[in-house]
Amino acid sequence: MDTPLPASSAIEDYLKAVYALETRLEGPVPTNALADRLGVTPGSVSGMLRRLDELGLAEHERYRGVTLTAEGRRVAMRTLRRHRLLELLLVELLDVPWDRVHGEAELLEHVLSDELAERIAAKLGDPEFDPHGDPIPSRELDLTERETRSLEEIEIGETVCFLRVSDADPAMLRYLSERGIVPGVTLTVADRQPFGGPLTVRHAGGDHALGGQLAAAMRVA
Amino acid sequence: MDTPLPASSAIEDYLKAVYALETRLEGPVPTNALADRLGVTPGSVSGMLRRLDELGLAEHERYRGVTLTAEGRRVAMRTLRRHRLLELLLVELLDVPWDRVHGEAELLEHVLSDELAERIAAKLGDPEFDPHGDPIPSRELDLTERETRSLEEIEIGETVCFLRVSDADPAMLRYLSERGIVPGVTLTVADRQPFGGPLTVRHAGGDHALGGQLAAAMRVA
DNA sequence: AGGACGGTTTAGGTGCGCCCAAATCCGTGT
DNA sequence: ACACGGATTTGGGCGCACCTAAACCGTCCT
Repeated sequence: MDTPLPASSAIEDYLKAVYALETRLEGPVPTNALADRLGVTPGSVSGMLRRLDELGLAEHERYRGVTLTAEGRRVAMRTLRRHRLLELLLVELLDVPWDRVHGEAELLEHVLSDELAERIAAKLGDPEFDPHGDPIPSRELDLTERETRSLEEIEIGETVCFLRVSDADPAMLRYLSERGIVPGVTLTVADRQPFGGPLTVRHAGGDHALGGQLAAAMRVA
Repeated sequence: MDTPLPASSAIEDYLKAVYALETRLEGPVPTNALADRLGVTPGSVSGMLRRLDELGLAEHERYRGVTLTAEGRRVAMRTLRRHRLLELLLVELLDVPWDRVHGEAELLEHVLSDELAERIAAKLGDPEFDPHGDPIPSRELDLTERETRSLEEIEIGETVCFLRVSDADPAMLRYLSERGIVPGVTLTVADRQPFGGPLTVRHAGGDHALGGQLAAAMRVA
């Protein structure tokens, strides 16, 4: 059993969501969290979780939450790999702006053959990170997360490397890219206001004020 | 009304099929021809035709056949444009072999945003033909077919330009590409057997025997 | 004109993925 | 210990796209 993993788009989306919440939440993922993330009603989630359980992709304990099985995690990883490879492809080869690739990849990831995915990976030189700095699972579907800190918690005067930011909010991404702040650049924290206030970073000679939410979403090292 | 054309994958597939059969058959397309081409039962086609009629994408006269409306043709053209742009993209930028791009594009074409499609077109230099020599509808969704003859009907001694071949049969495409016979090359008919027998063409110094079905599928000028 | 036959449509059913509303569970606070 | 309230599940429906089987239409042939 190494290749019986074709799944519907909906199933792939659920597995991706469970995976994402599992890593953020530690422990079984509650139904409502999934419903929120996927933009469907809790009732719909309940029904799908039953199916995922029957398919052996997740273990769902009633009223407790859901956990991925090894097989479910593989499907999630495969989808994540496709997603991130596509994002990089769109940015590198097709000049799609940074902030638009996520939605596009979200659709394409479900209709990509294994063969094409690997061809894309080869063309891109077997990349390890997507344009937002998110790690791309290996061909063997292993994923290693990097240690990062939130930009929020960096002290004044510290100089750090901007590693990663969520791909979910196009407005944030546009704001950052307009200022040349993309994963890989070096930032120095020049000033910092408490209580979600703005944080000032110096980069390539210019100063930029970053709102609390933005700073919280940015991961650095 | 210039942009209200989001349609399901199934609808797009039906419209593409109706368009293809309309040009080959002249006149309303019979239900069974569609069922054959789409690999579904006539009953399913009947149901879908009713929907296409209601949506204003096709006109279906009971027991007579179906014809595309202007709007239906536009959707078909849009899908065809995406399909052929994708085929070219896969061959040119991702080194996917000629004979595999069709199936891949068949899936991707339904989940491509307008924006991405146009970005691909731009990257490829607004191409006019796909890798099989099929014309790509313009951005305005106009399509101009070239005059072609079947290779079958070429006399011995004539020299012609290979223009186009159906993308539907991977085995045929592999056979041709292995011999360097791709759209654009010049062929000289060296010999010709009647009754679907082989046809010998000379190309770049070598002779190749092409079976009757193959010769019939190849379009030249 | 009368049938027979092929092409077509209708009728009834399935699975997926979603919705809403009602019932149920469970932790918490009193 | 119990009831309250939020989280969760169940039940009943809907639309899409497909299926099979049976009824239907129309044409061509006798």
